[in-house]
This record gives sequence, structure tokens and C-alpha cells, in this order.
Amino acid sequence: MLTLRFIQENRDFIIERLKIKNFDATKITGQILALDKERRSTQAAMDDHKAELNKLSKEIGKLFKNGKVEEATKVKEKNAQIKENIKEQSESLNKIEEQLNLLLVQLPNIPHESVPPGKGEQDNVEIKSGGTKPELAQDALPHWDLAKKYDIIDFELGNKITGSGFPVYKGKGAKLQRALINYFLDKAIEAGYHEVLPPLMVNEDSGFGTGQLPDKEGQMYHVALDNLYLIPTAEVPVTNIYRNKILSAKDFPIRMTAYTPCFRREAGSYGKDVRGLNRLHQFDKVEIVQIQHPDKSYETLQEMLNHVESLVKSLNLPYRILKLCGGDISFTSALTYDFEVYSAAQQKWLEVSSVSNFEAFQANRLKLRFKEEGEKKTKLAHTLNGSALALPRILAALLENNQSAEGVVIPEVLRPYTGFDIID
RNA sequence: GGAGAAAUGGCAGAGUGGUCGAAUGCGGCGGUCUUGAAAACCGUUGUCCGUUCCGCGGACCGGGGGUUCGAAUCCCUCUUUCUCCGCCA
Repeated sequence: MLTLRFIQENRDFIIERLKIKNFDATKITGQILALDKERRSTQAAMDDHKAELNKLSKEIGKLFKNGKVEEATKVKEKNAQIKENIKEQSESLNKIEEQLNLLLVQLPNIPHESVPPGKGEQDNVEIKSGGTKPELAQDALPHWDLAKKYDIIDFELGNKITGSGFPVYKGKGAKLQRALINYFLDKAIEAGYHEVLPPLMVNEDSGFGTGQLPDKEGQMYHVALDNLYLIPTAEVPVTNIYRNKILSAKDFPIRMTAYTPCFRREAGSYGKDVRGLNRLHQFDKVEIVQIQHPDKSYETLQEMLNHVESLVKSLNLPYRILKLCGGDISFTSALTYDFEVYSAAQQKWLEVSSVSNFEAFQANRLKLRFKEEGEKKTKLAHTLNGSALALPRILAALLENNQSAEGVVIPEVLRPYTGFDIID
């Protein structure tokens, strides 16, 4: 959510920049500013009435104390009229604020100046790539066939227990999941992130704080009886740790990492995109989150990028880093890089990480602020997060790329965690 | 799930209808003293909104609503915490 002050001072800039996100902000910013003006004048008028009421109420108190009951009663009558006015003004103020909020939450974050224009994922810009695509044998199998061959992931069983998109990992498959989780967590901790294990369900306030609510509730599983949402990513509970906090500048950077399962409804997905591990309703992910001083958030974004890159490299997966274009970047993000790994049997690039700087957009919703050393005024912090990493597609690529006649070879770095070096 | 009690500033904790944005202690910050530090002493110390912005006005004592001329204080409701009972990994 952009702040009102920012919209007041930078309307033309906002309209111009949001064109990159293919969003026409002309009308909505106009409405916002008009409503805000109305809000201010209504509040000023109401405050005046309240001041009057407060003053008179004090007088009444004194009059009663001095036994001047008649005079007091007169003043009371006067107050009744003022109260009537306040009631009306407060009602219209509530209405105005409601409308204002409705509009404010519809305005996307301003994209960073480096975000390239574009309509969709085809316009994302590759900024780096690494690793080499393996030469697979003629009879190489896609991961879903490998999973079946070695009996390490059972999709049908998941269908039976829950539904599609909820696989059952078995034996070495299950152990490999655990190994990846621990490996990623250990690397994050090594890089200075503080591990947390958050709740997997969040309330509405948390959903609002990170930008999932309102509007994107269709992407989350909702537990209606208790009005809770299953988390689509650890970003939600972890970032919300700092909701309603006022930090001091010396607290930065705050680095947190969390492993959680993630739950996504993925409504509207279909076909080969969802085959096997490519798109699941429940998957495991290690997330990294940072809260940083506005002046340093882009340095931090780069640092997070480096961390994710080091993970992908250490697993010997061919990868590329994309800078998302205006048409593909999310509503809340100012700048996002996607990491993709090449899954050799499918001959497909799979997104395994998304690293974003939200600048103050989430912080404004979260009321996550800080004070500069020695200053009284609060400012909004910047929030960032990234996957480090999402497991299923990493697993897909590992299975496909490392298959051989003998079996699937486990990357060196994971062997201390798996306790085996081949799946056969 | 049932019965009862409670929720106040960074923390602890007073305050039961006006003089309370809130005593006091701790913590934080600034100063005096000191070679430096500690101790002691003095001062200071919440957030948000509006504004004609050295000033002034308004809101906030878990959330929402109500009673009243006036609410931290009374009432209703929700949430959370604690105690007891029940259930349970």
C-alpha cells in the first residue's frame, strides 16, 4: 500500500511508473486525492466540535460542583446539539475512510526504475545463467516416471488421501525432502539468518499485512469455521512477526529464515504445467526474509540473490536468473528476480525461487516502522523475501538431470544429509 | 468444551466517573560529577491524525459497540491470557 502522502506528492510519477505494470492509475489516484481532501476537512470540522464539547463538559463539571444546577442543565442542552453534529460527521468520516481504504489497497506498488516493460513472462529479461545442461540418454525419463520407478513419490496415493497436488513422499524420497530442508536451512543460518518455525495458519490481519488479502483470497485455503488461512508461503507469518513494530535503525538488517509447507489452491492451473512436481497444492519451502533500512534494501536484495545463486550452484543445477518485467511482477513487489533451473528430461525451465524487494509497500500495511538514531519521527522500513529454495521443482530437476543407468545420483553437498549417494 | 478472574506506556504496576495521556519503579536517552566507567543527582522519555506547524486541536489505557454533559474507570460483545474442571498428542 502506498502512503497517502506519497500519492499526494507524486501523483504524476505514480501514473507514469505504473504504466510499466500495465496499470492505469489516473482515475484511482484522482479519486483517492479527492476523498482524502474530503476526509481532512470532515475531520477538521469534527475535531472543532469535539474541542467545543470537551470544553463545555469541563464547565458543566465545575458548575455542578458549585451547585449551579440550572446553568449546568442549560449547557447540557447546548452539548446535545454538538453531539448530534459529531455523530453525523463521524459517520461520514467512517464512510470516507472506508472508501479511501478500498481504493488504496487496489493501487499496486511502484516498480523499481530498472523493471523492464512487458506483458507477461515471455518479456522477462535473463540477466545471468550458469551451470551446464546435462546430456541425457535417449531413454531418459521425466521425474514423474522416475518417481514411480524408484517408488519415492506416490502421486496416486496422494490423490486418494487428499486430492491431486498432494503427493506422498516415500522412503528415500521422503529422506531427500528432509535432507534438502535441512541443507537449505543450514546454509541460511550460516549466512546469518535467524531460524523461526512459524504457524502454518494465519489470521486476516496477517494476510492483509503482506498483501494476500483482500483480493487474493482465492489463492489460499480458508478454514472457514475459524476464519484462518493456510499459508501460501512462510513470507506471510514470518514478515508479520514485525507487524505493528517500531524498530530502531541499529536493529537492521533483520534476517529470518523458515521452513514451512506451503498451501496454494492454484485455481485455473491445468495441463502439463501441473504434471508431477511442477505445480502442487502443498509443497515444502525454505524462505528467507529481511527487514532493512530503505537506503540499503537494494544492496540486501543483491545479497539475497547471491545466497540463492550459491544454493543452486552447489546442487550443480543449470540455472538462469530473470528480472521480471512489469507485466509479470507481482502487485506488491517493486523488483523481483526469478531463479529457474533446467529440468533436462522435460526440457523445461522451472521456477524455484522468487526474490523480491517490496520497499515500503508491505511495511505500510504492516505498520512496520523504525526511527533513525536520535530522531523522533518514524519511517517505514523495507521488507524483502525470497525462496531459498522451493523443494519440488528442485527435486524434479535433480531427479531428471542426475539420472543414470545405475540410478539417480545425489549431489555431493546433500550426502551428509541423506546418508545415501544414489537412489536405485 | 464448562466455571471463574484478568487485559493500562519498552517492562513491572497504580488508577473505579471530571483536576488522567495516565502515579511510581525499572529500563532507554541527555547532562552534572569522573582520567574513564560505575554509583549518586538533575532533566527527559508513547503512537496516530489534522492544522494558520517554535504553537494549537483531536484520537488512542486488548478490539468493536453502548450509557453519560463527561469513560482507562459503568454496561454489552469479541479476542487473548491466567486458575480450576473436562478432553487430549
